[in-house]
Amino acid sequence: MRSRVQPDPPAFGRASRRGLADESADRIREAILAGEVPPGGPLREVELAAALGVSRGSVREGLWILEREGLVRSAWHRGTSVIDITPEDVREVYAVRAALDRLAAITARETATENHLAELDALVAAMAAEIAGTPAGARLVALDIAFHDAVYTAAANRRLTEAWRAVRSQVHLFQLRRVALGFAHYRARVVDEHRELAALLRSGDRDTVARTAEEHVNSAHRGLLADLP
Amino acid sequence: MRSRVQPDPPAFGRASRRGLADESADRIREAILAGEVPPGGPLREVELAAALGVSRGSVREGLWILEREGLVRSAWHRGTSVIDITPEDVREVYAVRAALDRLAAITARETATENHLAELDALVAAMAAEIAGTPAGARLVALDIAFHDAVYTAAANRRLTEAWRAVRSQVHLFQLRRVALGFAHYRARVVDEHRELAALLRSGDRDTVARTAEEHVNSAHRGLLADLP
DNA sequence: CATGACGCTAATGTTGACATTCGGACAATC
DNA sequence: GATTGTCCGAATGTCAACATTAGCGTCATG
Repeated sequence: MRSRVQPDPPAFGRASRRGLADESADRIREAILAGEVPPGGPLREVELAAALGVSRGSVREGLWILEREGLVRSAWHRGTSVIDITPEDVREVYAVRAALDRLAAITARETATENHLAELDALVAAMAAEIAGTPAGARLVALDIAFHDAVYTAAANRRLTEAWRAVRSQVHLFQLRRVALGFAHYRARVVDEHRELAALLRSGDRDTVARTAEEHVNSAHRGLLADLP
Repeated sequence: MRSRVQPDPPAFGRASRRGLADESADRIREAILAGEVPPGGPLREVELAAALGVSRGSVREGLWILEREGLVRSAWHRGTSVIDITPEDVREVYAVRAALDRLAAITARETATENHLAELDALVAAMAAEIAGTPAGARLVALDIAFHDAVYTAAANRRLTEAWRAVRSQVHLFQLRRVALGFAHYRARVVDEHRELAALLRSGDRDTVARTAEEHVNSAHRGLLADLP
């Protein structure tokens, strides 16, 4: 190995320079999750292009990314708009998520390294800290999502991660809505449920892990449906 | 209910006019599945635009569709290319597919109408007919995929169908490869396995349907891995 | 001979202009 | 009065030119 002058190696798998399309997608996603565009609201290409200071083509490509994430929907010559949150949509998303989480948990149980497991513990601790202080719903939801991101990362299946990405933002949006409607129920359960999951990934038998992962999603599902009109 | 004069209502959900991007995607996908572009082979935008007689922008958008299907992969300023078929890729795709098929089967068992079930029977019959004659691998695989399309349609979950679409073309490509390598094994099992699945969707208990659907995918997985280098 | 810098080329990334389509307002018709 | 036909504006779909980048051969250099 060659001696180093710099204190730390890059360690990043290529700085992954991104194009304007990715940047645009990030900014628009942010705006949607911040509630600046209501569910069902239109996303006009010219408006966005002007607001972001890029060309329509780049915005267009950014919207494709968001469509792949299921956050927006577009139709021929009728433009792009944010998805709404009907009970039917919620049912669909959580059904798929349950199946994916089940596979992710089963797989991660076998493939997770000690680093991965430590990461999960750290995230649970962060949730607990958030609740102990003056809890902000949005931050708590972000940690929740991050936890599941970590599980998918540990499972190390690119196609599975890709499938998760296709529902991830929708789950994020739904959970945000859930927190906005009734915070107490969510706050009371998050930490314990995730702690249990993390523990089972360390040392649980396959069936228990599978059932718990599914039940975790169903719990979130019920919690949201109960508060929704 | 109001009396009708017309024998049947239109029932068409809009003729769904498509743009050049979709057409381009279709033609390119066709070319890939026909083997005209080898796994790992490059897909140059200018070439394709010239060949299809459309602008680069449309081709670019078409390639995005194929990327969403997982059939091609692209990187910043490094272009788009067809995926290869490594054992690792096969493992990933079939693991995800097993999870999705499991959910689709469980759901379809409850939501399928008589029409859906009849469609499944018809497809099984078509497979049997194909084998009885002079069987062509490509046609048999197409029927196989169509069968599973029908199951997903019966499950009536747009997100689930979307997730299936993200692996569908890859499965198609893999099965095509499988048939090209060793036809006998596949031919011997297809009809029976699908007939069993169709029967269970009519009248099987939940657990049996789930396990059979998973096992069906695993069987295909093993069959391919055995023949692969 | 190995190594690193330099520059070229072929491809993609980005842009603004032009063509097409959708949905609604309004008027004509039965 | 409801339906059908026509027009209009606004938005998206499409295109071809320009800017940027990665890969690679070449060359000087230790």
